[in-house]
Amino acid sequence: MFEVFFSQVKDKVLISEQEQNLVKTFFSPKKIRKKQYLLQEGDVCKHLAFVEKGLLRSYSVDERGTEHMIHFAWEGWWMADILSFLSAEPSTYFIDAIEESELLLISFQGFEEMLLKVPVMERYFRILFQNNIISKERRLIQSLAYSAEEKYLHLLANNPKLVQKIPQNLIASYLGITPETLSRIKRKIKQ
Amino acid sequence: MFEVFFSQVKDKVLISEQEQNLVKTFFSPKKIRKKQYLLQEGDVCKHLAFVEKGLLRSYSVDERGTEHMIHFAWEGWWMADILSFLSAEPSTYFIDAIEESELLLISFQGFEEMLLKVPVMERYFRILFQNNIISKERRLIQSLAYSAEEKYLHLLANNPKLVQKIPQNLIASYLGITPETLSRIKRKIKQ
DNA sequence: CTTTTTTATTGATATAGGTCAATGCTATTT
DNA sequence: AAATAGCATTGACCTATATCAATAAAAAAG
Repeated sequence: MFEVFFSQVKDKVLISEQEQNLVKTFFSPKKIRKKQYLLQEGDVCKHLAFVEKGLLRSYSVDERGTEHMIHFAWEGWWMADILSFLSAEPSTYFIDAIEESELLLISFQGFEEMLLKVPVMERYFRILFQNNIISKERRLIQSLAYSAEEKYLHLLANNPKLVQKIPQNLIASYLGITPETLSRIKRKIKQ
Repeated sequence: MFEVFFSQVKDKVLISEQEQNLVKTFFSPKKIRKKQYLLQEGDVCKHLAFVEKGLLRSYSVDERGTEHMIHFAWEGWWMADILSFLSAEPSTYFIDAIEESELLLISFQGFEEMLLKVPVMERYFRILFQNNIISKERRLIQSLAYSAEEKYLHLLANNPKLVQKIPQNLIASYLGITPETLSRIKRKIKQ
Protein backbone atom coordinates (compact mmCIF):
# COMPACT_ATOMS: atom_id res chain seq x y z
CA MET A 1 0.00 0.00 0.00
CA PHE A 2 2.79 2.47 0.84
CA GLU A 3 5.19 1.45 -1.93
CA VAL A 4 4.64 4.46 -4.17
CA PHE A 5 4.43 6.74 -1.16
CA PHE A 6 7.78 5.92 0.39
CA SER A 7 9.56 5.75 -2.92
CA GLN A 8 8.38 9.34 -3.42
CA VAL A 9 9.42 10.42 0.06
CA LYS A 10 12.84 8.81 -0.36
CA ASP A 11 13.36 10.77 -3.55
CA LYS A 12 13.44 13.92 -1.44
CA VAL A 13 14.66 13.03 2.08
CA LEU A 14 16.41 10.30 4.05
CA ILE A 15 13.93 8.42 6.22
CA SER A 16 14.59 5.51 8.60
CA GLU A 17 12.50 2.33 8.94
CA GLN A 18 11.34 3.53 12.35
CA GLU A 19 10.23 6.88 10.99
CA GLN A 20 8.44 5.15 8.12
CA ASN A 21 6.49 2.99 10.53
CA LEU A 22 5.50 6.01 12.55
CA VAL A 23 4.48 7.94 9.42
CA LYS A 24 2.24 5.06 8.29
CA THR A 25 0.12 5.36 11.40
CA PHE A 26 -1.10 8.81 10.35
CA PHE A 27 -2.55 7.68 7.03
CA SER A 28 -5.66 5.76 6.14
CA PRO A 29 -6.27 4.13 2.75
CA LYS A 30 -9.29 4.97 0.62
CA LYS A 31 -10.59 3.74 -2.72
CA ILE A 32 -12.58 6.05 -4.91
CA ARG A 33 -14.59 5.29 -8.04
CA LYS A 34 -14.50 7.10 -11.34
CA LYS A 35 -16.44 10.41 -11.21
CA GLN A 36 -16.76 10.18 -7.41
CA TYR A 37 -16.11 13.42 -5.53
CA LEU A 38 -13.37 13.64 -2.95
CA LEU A 39 -14.27 17.27 -2.24
CA GLN A 40 -17.12 19.56 -3.24
CA GLU A 41 -17.34 23.32 -3.23
CA GLY A 42 -18.48 24.54 0.19
CA ASP A 43 -17.02 21.61 2.11
CA VAL A 44 -13.87 21.94 4.16
CA CYS A 45 -10.98 19.93 2.73
CA LYS A 46 -10.34 17.55 5.61
CA HIS A 47 -7.46 15.54 4.13
CA LEU A 48 -4.36 15.62 2.06
CA ALA A 49 -4.61 12.76 -0.43
CA PHE A 50 -1.62 10.90 -1.80
CA VAL A 51 -2.40 8.98 -5.00
CA GLU A 52 -1.05 5.42 -4.88
CA LYS A 53 -2.94 4.49 -8.04
CA GLY A 54 -5.36 6.17 -10.43
CA LEU A 55 -6.00 9.77 -11.44
CA LEU A 56 -7.64 12.75 -9.72
CA ARG A 57 -8.33 16.31 -10.79
CA SER A 58 -9.14 19.52 -8.93
CA TYR A 59 -11.04 22.38 -10.51
CA SER A 60 -13.09 25.44 -9.78
CA VAL A 61 -16.37 26.40 -11.41
CA ASP A 62 -16.94 30.09 -12.14
CA GLU A 63 -20.20 32.10 -12.12
CA ARG A 64 -20.82 31.16 -15.76
CA GLY A 65 -20.55 27.46 -14.91
CA THR A 66 -17.21 27.05 -16.68
CA GLU A 67 -14.74 24.64 -15.12
CA HIS A 68 -11.09 25.62 -14.62
CA MET A 69 -8.61 22.81 -14.01
CA ILE A 70 -6.22 23.52 -11.19
CA HIS A 71 -4.28 20.31 -10.87
CA PHE A 72 -4.08 16.70 -11.97
CA ALA A 73 -2.64 14.00 -9.71
CA TRP A 74 -1.71 10.44 -10.64
CA GLU A 75 0.56 7.83 -9.05
CA GLY A 76 3.01 9.54 -6.73
CA TRP A 77 1.28 12.94 -6.56
CA TRP A 78 -0.61 14.76 -3.84
CA MET A 79 -4.06 16.25 -4.10
CA ALA A 80 -5.95 18.67 -1.86
CA ASP A 81 -7.28 22.18 -1.64
CA ILE A 82 -4.37 23.41 0.43
CA LEU A 83 -6.05 26.68 1.35
CA SER A 84 -9.12 24.96 2.73
CA PHE A 85 -7.09 22.19 4.35
CA LEU A 86 -4.83 24.58 6.23
CA SER A 87 -7.35 27.27 7.09
CA ALA A 88 -10.41 25.02 7.61
CA GLU A 89 -12.38 27.45 5.43
CA PRO A 90 -14.94 26.05 2.96
CA SER A 91 -13.35 25.11 -0.31
CA THR A 92 -14.08 26.84 -3.60
CA TYR A 93 -12.91 23.76 -5.50
CA PHE A 94 -14.10 20.37 -6.57
CA ILE A 95 -11.90 17.29 -6.51
CA ASP A 96 -12.99 14.11 -8.25
CA ALA A 97 -11.60 10.93 -9.79
CA ILE A 98 -11.00 10.74 -13.53
CA GLU A 99 -10.16 7.06 -13.05
CA GLU A 100 -10.78 4.64 -10.19
CA SER A 101 -8.09 5.46 -7.65
CA GLU A 102 -6.39 4.29 -4.47
CA LEU A 103 -5.48 7.02 -2.02
CA LEU A 104 -3.71 7.55 1.28
CA LEU A 105 -5.42 10.18 3.39
CA ILE A 106 -4.05 12.25 6.25
CA SER A 107 -6.16 14.64 8.34
CA PHE A 108 -5.11 18.14 9.33
CA GLN A 109 -4.50 17.05 12.93
CA GLY A 110 -2.57 14.05 11.70
CA PHE A 111 -0.54 16.25 9.41
CA GLU A 112 0.43 18.72 12.14
CA GLU A 113 1.22 15.92 14.58
CA MET A 114 3.26 14.03 12.01
CA LEU A 115 5.35 17.10 11.15
CA LEU A 116 6.15 17.69 14.81
CA LYS A 117 6.91 14.04 15.60
CA VAL A 118 8.79 13.27 12.39
CA PRO A 119 10.82 16.38 11.51
CA VAL A 120 12.05 14.79 8.32
CA MET A 121 8.48 15.03 7.05
CA GLU A 122 8.46 18.78 7.81
CA ARG A 123 11.45 18.90 5.52
CA TYR A 124 9.77 16.70 2.92
CA PHE A 125 6.76 19.01 2.77
CA ARG A 126 8.87 22.14 2.66
CA ILE A 127 10.62 20.68 -0.40
CA LEU A 128 7.32 19.56 -1.91
CA PHE A 129 5.86 23.02 -1.45
CA GLN A 130 8.95 24.61 -2.96
CA ASN A 131 8.55 22.50 -6.07
CA ASN A 132 4.88 23.29 -6.22
CA ILE A 133 5.62 27.02 -6.14
CA ILE A 134 8.04 26.63 -9.01
CA SER A 135 5.61 24.74 -11.22
CA LYS A 136 2.73 27.13 -10.44
CA GLU A 137 4.96 30.08 -11.27
CA ARG A 138 5.89 28.51 -14.61
CA ARG A 139 2.27 27.86 -15.45
CA LEU A 140 1.33 31.39 -14.50
CA ILE A 141 4.01 32.93 -16.70
CA GLN A 142 2.93 30.71 -19.56
CA SER A 143 -0.67 31.77 -19.15
CA LEU A 144 0.40 35.41 -19.28
CA ALA A 145 3.10 35.26 -21.94
CA TYR A 146 2.03 32.69 -24.50
CA SER A 147 -0.65 32.21 -27.11
CA ALA A 148 -2.98 29.22 -26.98
CA GLU A 149 -0.84 27.34 -29.50
CA GLU A 150 2.39 28.11 -27.66
CA LYS A 151 0.89 26.96 -24.37
CA TYR A 152 -0.15 23.66 -25.92
CA LEU A 153 3.25 23.12 -27.52
CA HIS A 154 4.95 23.84 -24.19
CA LEU A 155 2.72 21.33 -22.46
CA LEU A 156 3.47 18.71 -25.13
CA ALA A 157 7.19 19.32 -24.72
CA ASN A 158 7.37 19.59 -20.94
CA ASN A 159 4.52 17.41 -19.75
CA PRO A 160 3.83 14.79 -22.43
CA LYS A 161 2.50 12.34 -19.85
CA LEU A 162 -0.24 14.78 -18.91
CA VAL A 163 -1.28 15.17 -22.56
CA GLN A 164 -1.40 11.38 -22.95
CA LYS A 165 -3.36 10.67 -19.79
CA ILE A 166 -5.88 13.49 -19.69
CA PRO A 167 -8.96 13.93 -21.94
CA GLN A 168 -8.70 16.82 -24.39
CA ASN A 169 -11.47 18.91 -22.93
CA LEU A 170 -9.75 18.90 -19.55
CA ILE A 171 -6.42 19.81 -21.11
CA ALA A 172 -8.12 22.74 -22.83
CA SER A 173 -9.50 23.89 -19.50
CA TYR A 174 -6.07 23.43 -17.89
CA LEU A 175 -4.58 25.72 -20.54
CA GLY A 176 -7.38 28.24 -20.19
CA ILE A 177 -8.73 27.76 -23.71
CA THR A 178 -11.89 26.19 -25.18
CA PRO A 179 -12.00 22.60 -26.50
CA GLU A 180 -12.81 24.03 -29.95
CA THR A 181 -9.65 26.11 -29.97
CA LEU A 182 -7.55 23.14 -28.82
CA SER A 183 -9.06 21.00 -31.58
CA ARG A 184 -8.12 23.62 -34.17
CA ILE A 185 -4.60 23.92 -32.79
CA LYS A 186 -4.11 20.17 -33.06
CA ARG A 187 -5.28 20.16 -36.66
CA LYS A 188 -2.94 23.03 -37.48
CA ILE A 189 0.05 21.30 -35.86
CA LYS A 190 -0.51 18.04 -37.76
CA GLN A 191 0.19 19.70 -41.09
CA MET B 1 17.82 46.25 11.03
CA PHE B 2 15.91 43.04 11.85
CA GLU B 3 12.77 44.70 13.24
CA VAL B 4 10.51 44.00 10.27
CA PHE B 5 12.08 40.60 9.78
CA PHE B 6 11.40 39.20 13.24
CA SER B 7 7.98 40.75 13.49
CA GLN B 8 7.18 38.77 10.31
CA VAL B 9 8.70 35.57 11.64
CA LYS B 10 6.84 35.92 14.93
CA ASP B 11 3.57 36.22 13.03
CA LYS B 12 4.04 32.61 11.93
CA VAL B 13 6.12 30.77 14.57
CA LEU B 14 7.37 31.04 18.15
CA ILE B 15 11.04 31.92 18.23
CA SER B 16 13.32 32.41 21.26
CA GLU B 17 15.87 35.22 21.75
CA GLN B 18 18.66 32.68 21.38
CA GLU B 19 17.27 31.39 18.11
CA GLN B 20 16.85 34.93 16.85
CA ASN B 21 20.48 35.72 17.56
CA LEU B 22 21.57 32.59 15.74
CA VAL B 23 19.32 33.38 12.77
CA LYS B 24 20.77 36.88 12.47
CA THR B 25 24.23 35.47 11.82
CA PHE B 26 23.10 33.96 8.51
CA PHE B 27 21.96 37.25 6.99
CA SER B 28 23.84 40.18 5.58
CA PRO B 29 22.28 43.60 4.94
CA LYS B 30 22.32 45.21 1.51
CA LYS B 31 21.09 48.54 0.17
CA ILE B 32 19.96 48.78 -3.41
CA ARG B 33 19.18 51.85 -5.51
CA LYS B 34 16.15 52.48 -7.64
CA LYS B 35 16.34 50.58 -10.99
CA GLN B 36 19.35 48.59 -9.78
CA TYR B 37 19.28 44.88 -10.60
CA LEU B 38 19.41 42.30 -7.85
CA LEU B 39 19.29 39.50 -10.44
CA GLN B 40 19.56 39.33 -14.22
CA GLU B 41 18.49 36.62 -16.63
CA GLY B 42 21.25 34.05 -16.97
CA ASP B 43 22.70 34.61 -13.50
CA VAL B 44 22.17 32.11 -10.72
CA CYS B 45 20.02 33.52 -7.91
CA LYS B 46 22.49 33.34 -5.04
CA HIS B 47 20.32 34.79 -2.28
CA LEU B 48 16.90 34.97 -0.78
CA ALA B 49 16.18 38.63 -0.11
CA PHE B 50 13.96 39.87 2.70
CA VAL B 51 12.75 43.43 2.18
CA GLU B 52 13.15 45.54 5.32
CA LYS B 53 12.32 48.73 3.43
CA GLY B 54 11.54 49.67 -0.14
CA LEU B 55 10.02 47.85 -3.11
CA LEU B 56 11.30 45.16 -5.49
CA ARG B 57 9.82 43.41 -8.50
CA SER B 58 10.60 40.20 -10.35
CA TYR B 59 9.67 39.66 -13.97
CA SER B 60 10.47 37.64 -17.05
CA VAL B 61 10.96 38.97 -20.56
CA ASP B 62 9.60 36.89 -23.43
CA GLU B 63 10.93 36.47 -26.99
CA ARG B 64 8.96 39.54 -28.11
CA GLY B 65 10.61 41.64 -25.41
CA THR B 66 7.43 41.93 -23.36
CA GLU B 67 7.84 41.96 -19.57
CA HIS B 68 5.67 39.76 -17.37
CA MET B 69 5.53 40.65 -13.68
CA ILE B 70 5.88 37.67 -11.41
CA HIS B 71 5.97 39.20 -7.96
CA PHE B 72 6.23 42.45 -6.04
CA ALA B 73 7.87 42.62 -2.60
CA TRP B 74 7.78 45.51 -0.14
CA GLU B 75 8.40 45.75 3.62
CA GLY B 76 8.04 42.32 5.18
CA TRP B 77 8.10 40.27 1.96
CA TRP B 78 10.63 37.92 0.43
CA MET B 79 12.05 38.08 -3.05
CA ALA B 80 14.05 35.57 -5.10
CA ASP B 81 13.87 33.29 -8.09
CA ILE B 82 13.21 30.22 -6.00
CA LEU B 83 13.84 27.80 -8.86
CA SER B 84 17.27 29.23 -9.58
CA PHE B 85 18.09 29.65 -5.89
CA LEU B 86 17.30 26.03 -5.05
CA SER B 87 18.61 24.36 -8.18
CA ALA B 88 21.57 26.69 -8.88
CA GLU B 89 20.40 26.84 -12.49
CA PRO B 90 20.65 30.17 -14.36
CA SER B 91 17.60 32.30 -13.77
CA THR B 92 15.10 33.22 -16.47
CA TYR B 93 14.01 36.24 -14.44
CA PHE B 94 15.05 39.76 -13.65
CA ILE B 95 14.75 41.27 -10.19
CA ASP B 96 15.19 44.99 -9.68
CA ALA B 97 14.25 47.79 -7.29
CA ILE B 98 11.24 49.98 -8.04
CA GLU B 99 12.27 52.12 -5.07
CA GLU B 100 15.49 52.40 -3.09
CA SER B 101 15.43 49.42 -0.74
CA GLU B 102 17.07 47.84 2.28
CA LEU B 103 17.42 44.08 2.16
CA LEU B 104 18.56 41.15 4.25
CA LEU B 105 20.28 38.49 2.16
CA ILE B 106 20.83 34.83 2.90
CA SER B 107 22.84 32.51 0.66
CA PHE B 108 21.80 29.00 -0.33
CA GLN B 109 24.38 27.45 2.01
CA GLY B 110 23.29 29.77 4.78
CA PHE B 111 19.68 28.88 4.14
CA GLU B 112 20.26 25.13 4.30
CA GLU B 113 22.44 25.46 7.39
CA MET B 114 19.95 27.74 9.12
CA LEU B 115 17.07 25.33 8.50
CA LEU B 116 19.04 22.45 10.01
CA LYS B 117 20.33 24.43 13.01
CA VAL B 118 17.10 26.31 13.72
CA PRO B 119 14.22 23.91 13.01
CA VAL B 120 11.66 26.57 13.78
CA MET B 121 12.85 28.31 10.58
CA GLU B 122 12.21 25.12 8.60
CA ARG B 123 8.68 25.43 9.92
CA TYR B 124 8.53 29.15 9.10
CA PHE B 125 9.51 28.51 5.50
CA ARG B 126 7.14 25.60 5.11
CA ILE B 127 4.32 27.93 6.20
CA LEU B 128 5.62 30.71 3.97
CA PHE B 129 5.72 28.35 0.99
CA GLN B 130 2.21 27.10 1.77
CA ASN B 131 0.89 30.63 1.65
CA ASN B 132 2.77 31.32 -1.53
CA ILE B 133 1.18 28.29 -3.19
CA ILE B 134 -2.25 29.50 -2.19
CA SER B 135 -1.75 32.99 -3.59
CA LYS B 136 -0.20 31.69 -6.82
CA GLU B 137 -3.11 29.31 -7.26
CA ARG B 138 -5.59 32.16 -6.79
CA ARG B 139 -3.77 34.30 -9.30
CA LEU B 140 -3.66 31.46 -11.79
CA ILE B 141 -7.38 30.78 -11.53
CA GLN B 142 -8.08 34.48 -11.95
CA SER B 143 -5.91 34.61 -15.05
CA LEU B 144 -7.86 31.67 -16.51
CA ALA B 145 -11.37 32.52 -15.37
CA TYR B 146 -11.74 36.27 -15.46
CA SER B 147 -11.85 39.07 -18.01
CA ALA B 148 -9.37 41.94 -17.85
CA GLU B 149 -11.90 44.11 -16.02
CA GLU B 150 -12.78 41.39 -13.52
CA LYS B 151 -9.11 40.75 -12.79
CA TYR B 152 -8.52 44.43 -12.08
CA LEU B 153 -11.59 44.68 -9.84
CA HIS B 154 -10.43 41.60 -7.93
CA LEU B 155 -7.01 43.14 -7.44
CA LEU B 156 -8.55 46.40 -6.23
CA ALA B 157 -10.72 44.50 -3.76
CA ASN B 158 -8.16 41.99 -2.52
CA ASN B 159 -4.86 43.80 -2.87
CA PRO B 160 -5.54 47.54 -2.71
CA LYS B 161 -2.08 48.25 -1.34
CA LEU B 162 -0.52 46.79 -4.47
CA VAL B 163 -2.66 49.00 -6.70
CA GLN B 164 -1.64 52.06 -4.66
CA LYS B 165 2.08 51.33 -4.57
CA ILE B 166 2.76 50.02 -8.06
CA PRO B 167 2.84 52.02 -11.34
CA GLN B 168 -0.04 51.26 -13.71
CA ASN B 169 2.05 49.76 -16.49
CA LEU B 170 3.46 47.20 -14.05
CA ILE B 171 0.01 46.39 -12.71
CA ALA B 172 -1.15 45.81 -16.28
CA SER B 173 1.73 43.42 -16.84
CA TYR B 174 0.97 41.68 -13.53
CA LEU B 175 -2.60 41.12 -14.72
CA GLY B 176 -1.48 39.98 -18.15
CA ILE B 177 -3.07 42.87 -20.02
CA THR B 178 -1.70 45.91 -21.88
CA PRO B 179 -1.42 49.36 -20.24
CA GLU B 180 -3.90 50.68 -22.83
CA THR B 181 -6.51 48.15 -21.79
CA LEU B 182 -5.97 48.95 -18.11
CA SER B 183 -6.35 52.64 -18.82
CA ARG B 184 -9.66 52.01 -20.59
CA ILE B 185 -10.89 49.82 -17.76
CA LYS B 186 -10.13 52.56 -15.24
CA ARG B 187 -12.04 55.11 -17.29
CA LYS B 188 -15.00 52.78 -17.58
CA ILE B 189 -15.05 52.07 -13.84
CA LYS B 190 -15.01 55.76 -12.90
CA GLN B 191 -18.38 56.38 -14.52
C1' DC C 1 12.43 76.29 -12.84
C1' DT C 2 13.12 74.13 -17.52
C1' DT C 3 14.10 70.28 -20.23
C1' DT C 4 13.97 65.53 -21.06
C1' DT C 5 12.30 61.10 -20.28
C1' DT C 6 8.88 58.12 -18.87
C1' DT C 7 4.17 56.94 -18.27
C1' DA C 8 -0.87 57.42 -19.18
C1' DT C 9 -4.70 58.38 -22.17
C1' DT C 10 -7.30 58.19 -26.31
C1' DG C 11 -8.66 56.80 -31.03
C1' DA C 12 -8.62 53.73 -35.10
C1' DT C 13 -7.95 49.25 -36.63
C1' DA C 14 -6.69 44.25 -36.54
C1' DT C 15 -6.93 39.58 -34.71
C1' DA C 16 -6.85 35.61 -31.61
C1' DG C 17 -9.81 33.10 -29.63
C1' DG C 18 -14.67 32.71 -27.96
C1' DT C 19 -19.58 31.37 -28.82
C1' DC C 20 -23.20 28.93 -31.03
C1' DA C 21 -24.78 25.22 -33.74
C1' DA C 22 -24.49 21.08 -36.48
C1' DT C 23 -22.34 16.63 -37.32
C1' DG C 24 -19.65 12.83 -36.64
C1' DC C 25 -17.00 9.81 -33.27
C1' DT C 26 -16.08 7.07 -29.18
C1' DA C 27 -17.27 5.07 -25.06
C1' DT C 28 -20.31 3.41 -21.66
C1' DT C 29 -24.63 1.23 -20.43
C1' DT C 30 -28.31 -1.85 -21.09
C1' DA D 1 -24.95 -5.78 -30.22
C1' DA D 2 -27.95 -1.68 -29.85
C1' DA D 3 -28.83 2.45 -27.65
C1' DT D 4 -27.45 6.46 -25.37
C1' DA D 5 -24.62 9.81 -23.56
C1' DG D 6 -20.48 12.25 -23.63
C1' DC D 7 -16.48 14.13 -26.66
C1' DA D 8 -14.21 15.96 -30.69
C1' DT D 9 -14.39 18.33 -34.96
C1' DT D 10 -15.75 21.77 -38.12
C1' DG D 11 -17.86 26.09 -39.88
C1' DA D 12 -19.83 30.82 -39.44
C1' DC D 13 -19.78 34.65 -36.89
C1' DC D 14 -18.70 37.82 -32.94
C1' DT D 15 -16.25 40.21 -29.24
C1' DA D 16 -12.63 41.33 -26.03
C1' DT D 17 -8.32 42.75 -26.12
C1' DA D 18 -4.01 43.69 -28.74
C1' DT D 19 -1.52 46.74 -31.73
C1' DC D 20 -0.13 51.01 -33.68
C1' DA D 21 0.09 55.86 -33.48
C1' DA D 22 -0.50 60.35 -31.60
C1' DT D 23 -0.99 63.42 -27.62
C1' DA D 24 -1.11 64.65 -22.96
C1' DA D 25 0.45 64.37 -18.37
C1' DA D 26 3.63 63.37 -14.86
C1' DA D 27 8.11 62.46 -13.03
C1' DA D 28 13.07 62.74 -13.19
C1' DA D 29 17.14 65.05 -14.44
C1' DG D 30 19.79 68.96 -15.32
